[in-house]
Amino acid sequence: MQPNYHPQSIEKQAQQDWEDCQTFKASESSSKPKYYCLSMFPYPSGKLHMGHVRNYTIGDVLSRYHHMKGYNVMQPMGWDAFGLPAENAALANSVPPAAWTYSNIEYMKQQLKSLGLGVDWSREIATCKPDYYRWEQWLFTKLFKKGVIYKKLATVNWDPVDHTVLANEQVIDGRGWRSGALVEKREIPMYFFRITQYAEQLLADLDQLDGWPEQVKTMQRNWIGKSYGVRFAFPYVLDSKDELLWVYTTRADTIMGVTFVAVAAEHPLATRAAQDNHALAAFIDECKQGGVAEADIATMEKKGMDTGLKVTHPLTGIQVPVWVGNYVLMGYGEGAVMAVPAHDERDFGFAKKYDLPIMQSVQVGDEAFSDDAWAEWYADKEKGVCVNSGKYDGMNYDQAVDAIAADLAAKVLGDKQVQFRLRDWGISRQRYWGCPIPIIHCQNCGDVPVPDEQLPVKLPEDVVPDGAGSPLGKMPEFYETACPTCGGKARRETDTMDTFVESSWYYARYASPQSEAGMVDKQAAQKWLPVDQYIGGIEHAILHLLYARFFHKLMRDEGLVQGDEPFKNLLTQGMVVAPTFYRDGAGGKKLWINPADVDVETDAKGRPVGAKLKTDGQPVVIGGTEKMSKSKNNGVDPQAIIDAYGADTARLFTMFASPPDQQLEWNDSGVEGASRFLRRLWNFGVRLNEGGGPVTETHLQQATRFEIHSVLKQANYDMSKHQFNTVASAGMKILNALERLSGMNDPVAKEGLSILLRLLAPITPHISQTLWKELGYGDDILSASWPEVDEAALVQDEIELVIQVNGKLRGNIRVAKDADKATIEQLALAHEAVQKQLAGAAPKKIVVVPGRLVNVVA
RNA sequence: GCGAAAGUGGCGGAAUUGGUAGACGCACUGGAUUUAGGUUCCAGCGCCGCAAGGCGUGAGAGUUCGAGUCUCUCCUUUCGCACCA
Repeated sequence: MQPNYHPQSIEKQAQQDWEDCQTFKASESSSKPKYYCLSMFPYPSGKLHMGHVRNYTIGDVLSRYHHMKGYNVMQPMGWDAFGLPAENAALANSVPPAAWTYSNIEYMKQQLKSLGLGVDWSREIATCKPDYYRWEQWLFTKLFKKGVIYKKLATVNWDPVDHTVLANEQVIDGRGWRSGALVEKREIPMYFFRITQYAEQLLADLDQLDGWPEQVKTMQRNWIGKSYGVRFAFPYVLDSKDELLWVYTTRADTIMGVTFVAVAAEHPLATRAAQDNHALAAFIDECKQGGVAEADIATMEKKGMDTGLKVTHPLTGIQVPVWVGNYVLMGYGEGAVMAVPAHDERDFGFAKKYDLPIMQSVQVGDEAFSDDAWAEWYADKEKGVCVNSGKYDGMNYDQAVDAIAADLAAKVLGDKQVQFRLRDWGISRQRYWGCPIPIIHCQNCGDVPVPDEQLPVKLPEDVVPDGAGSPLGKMPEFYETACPTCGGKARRETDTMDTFVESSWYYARYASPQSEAGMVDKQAAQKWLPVDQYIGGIEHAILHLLYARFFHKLMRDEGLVQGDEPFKNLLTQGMVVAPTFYRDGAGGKKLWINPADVDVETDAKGRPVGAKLKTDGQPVVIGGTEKMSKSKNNGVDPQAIIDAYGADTARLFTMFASPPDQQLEWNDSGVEGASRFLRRLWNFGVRLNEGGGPVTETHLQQATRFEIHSVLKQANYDMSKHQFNTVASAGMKILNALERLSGMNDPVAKEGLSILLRLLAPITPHISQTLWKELGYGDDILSASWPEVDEAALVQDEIELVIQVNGKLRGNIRVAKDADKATIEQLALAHEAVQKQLAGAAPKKIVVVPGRLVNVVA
């Protein structure tokens, strides 16, 4: 046994042993219960970052823990390999995205292996490989034929200089990131998944997901946004024709307070009105400036202009004006909204700005309504009662909505309607590095799906995009083709799919990653699905998780998988953050300095007082603690940590520093602390191996066993709650207790280390396995059983009770473990501190909490 | 703007059910060993105070014998918002 802890050599050896024994190859034939543990697969951006280390360590801890608990574990890994960064790298370095992606995968795979993850690498997949995406194309054609996929116009960010569509991320302050040109909204045809058809199921099935955080389910519910309201129309006459302007509202009870209607800039009514109104046409053009991101639209200044057109209120017959509003979105509902300034804060602000009438139709309590200033209660739906509303006066919300919907229905101008906030999923991207959409456009036959025998539509891999338009659109050798139906000349679709599509079904492909017979092998899918534990960043709480749930239902309806939901349990991990440091550079620009290059100075009490750059000794400014990023230069390279301290230290620190679902603050001296603990653990193993030392007194042995088993009891509970930070801390407590023993021949020392090594095996697998083997506990710690609590060690004759007076701690007493209430009360009253507090008065009340405390109320 | 979370010592965090606030670790202080420095070991360490004692879980109220934990109001920070992944 090596006298000193050398992580590099023991980790290499342990990893080699696991590979030789194929320890992590998931068995299809095992009779043990299966446990499918999945971490969100990485985008191959170049090298591992701390978020990856954290994500995959959590997954590996759970995998190894379940392995020891007797499960047949499957932990796969792969690459979410299509995406925008590869095209950006191509622009910067003139490398084809494919070559860049494949070399990143190779490097990052080796990095993942150095972390010692128990991954079944035989199941590795990369979404950019034709043998993966061909099945995506296959499903696309089936869904297209079924009508689940359809084509319609959608709004995108258009860069008028680069003549290209921009992602929201590429629009900075309303301008294109490369050209600097003002971005415009433009409508183009796109393919859509009819996810709204599954809205009801996606909402209802959330109730099946007991193993998901409540917060994520709430976010999904709100995103789907089921609402009960009324869809109704304002009749009007235009160009001598009778027309209807439809709107939707959840506040039909306020309908008598409507003073105008607002429509989106793209609304046909607005387009028509602008034909003979130059000012309005100019305003509509102005509305089309800027990007499509909802957060930007929702926070920008509300602007509007009168179209000059009037529509008729369907219940009162009053004429109300139609305005164009930049805050009305064409993609939502009808692209038009009724405006009730008296009961909607946004409408109120708009009415004040443009001097439009405000008409109260609902009242709450006995406060006076004033159209000078907004008050929260104007919008109170729960308590409101109709006023100034004719026949609806005195009705509450439910009564008014019923009556109004009935009256509208009688006029065939509207009715109650359930609506969802969720919109259909547009998946067309005018980009190169993605899965080609398998459609052929024929002048005679229309949009024809590519027949199965012609799949996959392969993406050429030797292309270097130039940032102007879609590369595939410039490649006749790609798009020139024949129509599968009529054989005539046709054009292949040059758009690719949203990369969210690949990540929506990869979990199912892992069950049978090499299957050439189908998207998934039904038997394999039946064996492994659903995923028992899914782990990934909270930032995916809505989009990715919703799309994957949707895809599972699509695949279920195709008979490919069983069950309604793909992920049984979900753990959303927090971000990794680090301190930032900077100096002020020219033009007020901050020059960010990496924490690794800075020394922080503290005062005598350990409070930070300043920081200096290591290279020149001059001061730098301490910024806030922020998410690790390139822009703030506060990223810590995990490879440097693994090289310097070993994977076990990196894993231990990551697990110990905070609970998995909260943010993790990187701290170099914390890493030192983790490393120090592992050295102490190794040294203890060496001492135990040598044996000797004076015999430990019996009562200390008993106390140590009590400590070890009570810590273990808590640790087992924490493990079941996925609170790995306190499991790591339990390991430290056990080692502290063991180090107090004097004799190394004690059975307690041997038993204690055996428990400690098994408890730590999921978190620090290399050192645990090596010590387990070296000290003769066994060959393979993973096949050892999980440590169980010996309840006999926890039995105590005497226990300590806390004495409180009026809820404040005043002392302690020791009593027999089965002492009765009267004895305890007597002892408490006799306590010196209690007598002092009572000062001779009789207590009003005595509360005894068995096993815990006595509270004397004076 | 809308939706969802989180605020506890100098720092990361702990405290199943309302029951000893600060476990475990980092930093810091003193000491021992060694000494060029580091490593290692021992002790101390919420704040105010000489002490007795008092005050303390973002702020303010409330319920309770007892509140970090429950209720209400507010403040701050973080995440998501449909073409980043």
